[in-house]
Amino acid sequence: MYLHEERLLCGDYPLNSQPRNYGNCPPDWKDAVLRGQSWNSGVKVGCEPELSALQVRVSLQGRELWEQFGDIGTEMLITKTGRRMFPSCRVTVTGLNPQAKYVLMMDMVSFDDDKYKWSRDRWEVSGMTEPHLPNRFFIHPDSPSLGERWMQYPVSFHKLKLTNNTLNSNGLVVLHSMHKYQPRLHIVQSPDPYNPLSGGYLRFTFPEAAFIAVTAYQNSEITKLKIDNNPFAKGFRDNGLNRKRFREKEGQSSKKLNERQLQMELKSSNGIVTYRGSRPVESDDEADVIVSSCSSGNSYGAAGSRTDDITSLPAAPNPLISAFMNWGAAAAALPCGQEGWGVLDPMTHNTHTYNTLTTRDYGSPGQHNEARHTGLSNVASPLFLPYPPLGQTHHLGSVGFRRPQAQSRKPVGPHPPHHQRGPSGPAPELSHSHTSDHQPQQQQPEPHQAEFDYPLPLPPKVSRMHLPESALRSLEMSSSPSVSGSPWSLTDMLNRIHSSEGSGINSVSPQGKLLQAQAQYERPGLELGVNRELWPPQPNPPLPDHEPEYLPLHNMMRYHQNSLIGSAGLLRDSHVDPRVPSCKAPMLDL
DNA sequence: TCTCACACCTTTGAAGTGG
DNA sequence: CCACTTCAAAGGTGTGAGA
Repeated sequence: MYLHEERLLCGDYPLNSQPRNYGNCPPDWKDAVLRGQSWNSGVKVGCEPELSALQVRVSLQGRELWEQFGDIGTEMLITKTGRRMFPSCRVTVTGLNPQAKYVLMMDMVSFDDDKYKWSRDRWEVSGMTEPHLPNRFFIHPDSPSLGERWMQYPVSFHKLKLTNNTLNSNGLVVLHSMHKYQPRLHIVQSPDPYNPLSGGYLRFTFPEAAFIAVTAYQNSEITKLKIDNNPFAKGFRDNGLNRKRFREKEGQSSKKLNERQLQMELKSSNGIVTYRGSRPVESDDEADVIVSSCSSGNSYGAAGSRTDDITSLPAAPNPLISAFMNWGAAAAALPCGQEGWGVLDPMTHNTHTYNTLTTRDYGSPGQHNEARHTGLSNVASPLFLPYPPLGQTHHLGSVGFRRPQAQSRKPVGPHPPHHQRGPSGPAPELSHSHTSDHQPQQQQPEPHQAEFDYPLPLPPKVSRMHLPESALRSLEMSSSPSVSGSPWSLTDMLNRIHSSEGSGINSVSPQGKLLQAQAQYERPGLELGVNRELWPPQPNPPLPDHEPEYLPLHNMMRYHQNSLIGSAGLLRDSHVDPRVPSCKAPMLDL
């Protein structure tokens, strides 16, 4: 799903440079595309699940920020207790049945079969991947909700946490360090006993959001980018000059410097020394002033005194400063100031906007032709352009990640201007499940973006008591599945969710009560044979679904179970997950 | 490569206040 | 009762030392 592919298919359709759309089409769209025909969802007949007939599209929000990270090589910190992603995944969804209930969840899938290592200034392949971990889903706390609700606001997965602790049971997504992953969104229609067409299943992967999981940041540019954009890391901006630790160090060194300077001055000026009162200046304040001027020369750069001419300065003890210095002339040539960033944080801005290709020009449900084209191209483009499989890009030994839609993007150099961004302009995330975790900050609108954006109302705040306690308990059940034990399948979750719907569940408690489950249907090409053709099976196959896949729920379950048979050899019933009646509950993060 | 304690920061919600 | 402000706790950050 790259832009050039879209162009091939779309002709001259103007493309929104903002979030990409991940259109979904019924299973027959690929045939139509291969025949060079226009796909027409209106001709669908038969008893296929409802979801298959919908032109569901998903757009990743904050694409510019993702691109900035992707250009450098996104890294996501994983910790034992779990670490949020930044940027987090936020998507807009269109094309759902407003009155049907859906569960949205996200997991991480391997980007390729390699393990990486950071070598000096680039990522290099370092052997084969470790055994794949069973998938863990992060179910959006608002699940299940009506399609209407999912489409009303961007859906944020900012609460998703990554961990390397395989024993965790707190609703975290487990990843291997030094492995590359990409987020994958699942849209599951809640089974409705009165609607035989319900229960479809779609999934969308976001290759541009691929990242390498790390336990400590390797690339200082990534660190810088995160600091500049993540409001929680605000304390590290200005090269950390406003941090106490730094100030203390600076204070000590400044005193020494001050003393030395005083001695120098005493020597050179025959005893003419600046005195405050009756003694030489030694107060911290005054020392700071002195050090600021000195530190500029020493590349410490006190706040407000940073100079662009840093290339000739000695190495700074702070790695960030070092990184800063290493930019050299390229960095110095970049525009300064917030205006120079170009931007406003897309994350922030998109929070209130609905800048999807779909809604503006191509995808509204009533605009079938254009929507069809766009959707078709979005989905089908990978079929035509033999871009290297996802896992191949790194074989070139490149540092960065492949850049989808590279043609459409304004060039972002290796040292994008955001490095010089000021302290303002973080990238808050929007939580629509309840009060925003990262409250959007008021920023001036981004001119070029405004052209594409449609304003969306701010999502309502959801009370903590939105989910009745009784409903929670019904979900919770007695025992929780252990990681080592039988994992929870999607079936389990859906059964549980479905059964709980009768209890009036509209959303899971915002207190981080997360349904969590594990599934192991990682085999590619379940429904889409074309995928198999394009990506032959691999030892540990990367996810083939760069485009959305439609999976009737029962098929998915069967597939899921089949995939388990090989390893566990326990599953026989193709319709009933034998683990369901075990009364194990999905993991709840209480 | 990984873990942990730390300082710094934002977010969140309760409590207080005034109209 | 509502809107607004204040305050403290919770929790998200990267850092840096040490294993």
